[in-house]
Amino acid sequence: MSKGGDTKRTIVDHALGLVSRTGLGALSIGALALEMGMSKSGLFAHFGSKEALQLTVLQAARERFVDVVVAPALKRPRGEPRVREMMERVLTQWEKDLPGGCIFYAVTAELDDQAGPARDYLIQTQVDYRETVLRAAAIAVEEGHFRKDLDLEQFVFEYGSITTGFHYTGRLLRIADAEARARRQFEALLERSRSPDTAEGRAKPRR
Amino acid sequence: MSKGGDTKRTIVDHALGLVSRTGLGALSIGALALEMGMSKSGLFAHFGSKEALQLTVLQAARERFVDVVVAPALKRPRGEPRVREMMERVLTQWEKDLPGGCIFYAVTAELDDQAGPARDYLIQTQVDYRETVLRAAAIAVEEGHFRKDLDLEQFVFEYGSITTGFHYTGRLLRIADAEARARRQFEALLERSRSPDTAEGRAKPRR
DNA sequence: TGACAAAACGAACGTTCGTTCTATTTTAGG
DNA sequence: CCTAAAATAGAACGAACGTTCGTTTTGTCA
Repeated sequence: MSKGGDTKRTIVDHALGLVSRTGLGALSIGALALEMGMSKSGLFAHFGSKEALQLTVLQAARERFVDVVVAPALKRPRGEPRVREMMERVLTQWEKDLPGGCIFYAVTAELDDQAGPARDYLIQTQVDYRETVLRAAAIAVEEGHFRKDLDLEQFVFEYGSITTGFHYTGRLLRIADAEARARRQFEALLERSRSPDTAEGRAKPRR
Repeated sequence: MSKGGDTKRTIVDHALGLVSRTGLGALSIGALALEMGMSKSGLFAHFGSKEALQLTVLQAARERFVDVVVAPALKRPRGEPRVREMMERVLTQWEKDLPGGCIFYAVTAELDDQAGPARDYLIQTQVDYRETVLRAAAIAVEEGHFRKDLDLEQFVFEYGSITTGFHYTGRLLRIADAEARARRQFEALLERSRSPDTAEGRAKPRR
C-alpha cells in the first residue's frame, strides 16, 4: 500500500500551494487533477469528499507548521531565545514555505464566519499555537528574562498581531521591508516585556 | 432614473453583508438574486459582469469606511486625538458595521495573489488609508504630541498590525476581549511614540 | 506466472456558475 | 394619457462544480 500513499501526499502538497495562494474555497478537484495530470475521479477517490480533502490539507499544513516553526524553536534554550526563534521562523522560513505565504492567513478570513469541521480544525490549530507561545513566554518569565507581572495573554495577542500584520503587509501591499518592520515591532514588544534588571540593551541570546 | 439606482444600492448593500461574511469569491449572482427576491438576469443587468459587481462592492465598502472611520476622525483636533479616534472607530463602529466584520479583512487574503482590477482597487484603498494614518501621525509630530524622530512608516505598520490582529482574533477565535487587548497594544504604541516631555501619563486630549 | 486488490480512468449524473438573448412589465416625462 | 425608455423576468447557453459508476490499468504477493 505504498503507491497510494505516495500520490496522496503529492496531491496534498500541490493542494497546499494552491490553497496558500487562492484559499480553500478556490480549491477545486478538477483544477487540482489537471495540475497533477490525473483524472478527477482518480484524485477524488483518495479523499471521498471535498470536505475531507480540505481537512487533509489543513492537517498537512499543521504538521508542516510544527516542523518548520514550532519544533525547531522548542530546541532552542528556554526563555526569550525560544520565543524569539518562534517569531523569527514565522518571518523567514514559514512565509517562504508555500508560494502563497502563510496558508493559515489565507484561509482564516473565509472560514471565520462559516461553521463546519474545517473551521473547527483551524481554530483548534490556532488555539494550540497560541498556547505554545504562551507557554514559551511563561518560561521566559520563570527564567527571569521577562517581567514577573507580564500579562501573558496580552503578550500572545500582541505576538499574533505582529505576525498577522506582517502577512497582510507583505502579501497584499508587497512592502519589501515588512519583515524588518515586523522584527522591529517585535523587538519593542520584547523590550517592554523584559524584567527591569535586564531591560537595558537586549538580553544576549544564550547558546 | 431613480428606481434603478435605488435597487442597485439595495443590491450592493446586501452584497456588502454577504462579502463581509464569506469573501468575494463566494459572492454569487444567483444566491444574491435569491436573497433579494429577484431574478438572476434582472440583477445581473445592473452591473453587466461579475467583475463589475465585485468592484462596485469594493467601492461601496470604501465609501462606507470613509464615512464611518476616516471622516469623523478628521473632525477631531489635530494630533494624537485624531490618530486615537481613527483607531477607536475601527475597533468599535467599523467592526460592527457589517455582519461579517471588516470587509477589507475578509477579501484581502483571497485577492492578494490573484491579479486583476479588484486587487488593484483594494490595494489602492489600503495605500490611501495608510497615507491618511501617516499624515495624521505626522501632524501629531508637528503638534509636539509625538517624538520628532518618530519613524512614521514604522508607526503606520504597527498601527496596521494592531487592527489586523484585532480582526483575526475577534473573528476567528471569537475572543471577547480582543477589543480591550487591541486598545492596550495601541496605548503602548502611543506611549512609545510620544515626545519625551509628555511621555509620562497620557497626553490630555485637547477639546 | 497467476490471482487478487488497489489505483486510476472516462463517462455521465444533477447543480450551479456567469452570461446572453428576447419578451414583458414598470416607470418617467411631455 | 400616451409613449419611449428603463427595469425586470424567463429561458437557454456552455462551462465547471462535486460526485457516482463500471471498467481498465497497475501493482503486490503467493
